[in-house]
Amino acid sequence: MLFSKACTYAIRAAVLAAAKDPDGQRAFIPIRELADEVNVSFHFLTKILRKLTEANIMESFRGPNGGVGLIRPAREISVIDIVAAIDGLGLFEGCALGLPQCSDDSPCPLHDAWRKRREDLKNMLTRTKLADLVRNQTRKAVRR
Amino acid sequence: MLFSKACTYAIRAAVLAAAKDPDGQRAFIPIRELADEVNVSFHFLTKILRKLTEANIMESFRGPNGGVGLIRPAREISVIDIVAAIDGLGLFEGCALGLPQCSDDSPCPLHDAWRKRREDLKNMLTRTKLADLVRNQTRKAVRR
DNA sequence: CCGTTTTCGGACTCTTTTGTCGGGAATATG
DNA sequence: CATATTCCCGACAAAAGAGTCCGAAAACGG
Repeated sequence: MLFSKACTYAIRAAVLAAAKDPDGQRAFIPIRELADEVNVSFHFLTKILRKLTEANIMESFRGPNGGVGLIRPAREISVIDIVAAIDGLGLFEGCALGLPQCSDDSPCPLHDAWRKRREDLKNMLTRTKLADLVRNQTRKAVRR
Repeated sequence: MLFSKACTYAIRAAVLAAAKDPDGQRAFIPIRELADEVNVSFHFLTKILRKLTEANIMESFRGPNGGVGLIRPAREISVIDIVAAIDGLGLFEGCALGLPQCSDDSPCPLHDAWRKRREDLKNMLTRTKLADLVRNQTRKAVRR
């Protein structure tokens, strides 16, 4: 898989949060509600989303009417931000064959072909904002 | 990581085997020798390469002067063949967000952008033959 | 036939990822 | 202040990935 499961849950939950707070008016959405729609256990999603709050992507509030919400407007949050917070950026940095000393100077056999594509992939994920994902999502397709 | 560690070891070992048998004259190379150069334990590489023989990519021979070797010439073996044998092709088939019902009909938010890139990646790995990797490898860069 | 070499095959351990659970802290409402 | 709600946090369990190890089987050379 390209992303870890935790990362895909995080992206789906963030997209849902963005969709549920269209005007950026800071409505806090209970994690339980997001978990139901992402179809992952409440506790597990809680653990994952804590990383997003630690990374200053979301903020949270306890108690009745509490929940989580995006700190910045959805059009300012890139998919890569979430990937970086959950999986890290190792995918876009390393050699495809896992060779430590592979570099532009002494490239491994796949070096150039992979570098081009991983940069393109990273650019795509940087360009793509949560707002874009909200826009072209069908409600159905975000649920499992 | 794009590939599992086992998969990167398999690719590196296969490239080495191709390099050591340039004329396709079916020299059997001891796994121990490959393991030293790939810098992975002999036993672990043995386990991995068995999958390549099961997949009819390599053949093996026991006893003195035994070892493993590519069944077909290196120019006829694609990198994707090895990836398929070790990691499977799940990376190139699934939805980037892990949504089971995501399809061309009801695409998830990342569907089109990812499909384009994963197909390009798959094509690249299909076009790239072991012989290509042998050609532009520096000996140094295949070792760890 | 015997000993050596080398793959085969499975059992086993260690680590990471995935997932579950329960108690505590914060917040709102009455 | 009491209670209900909701996130925080750490302990734990299960599954998968990574890696080790050992005995058995095949092949060769004397």
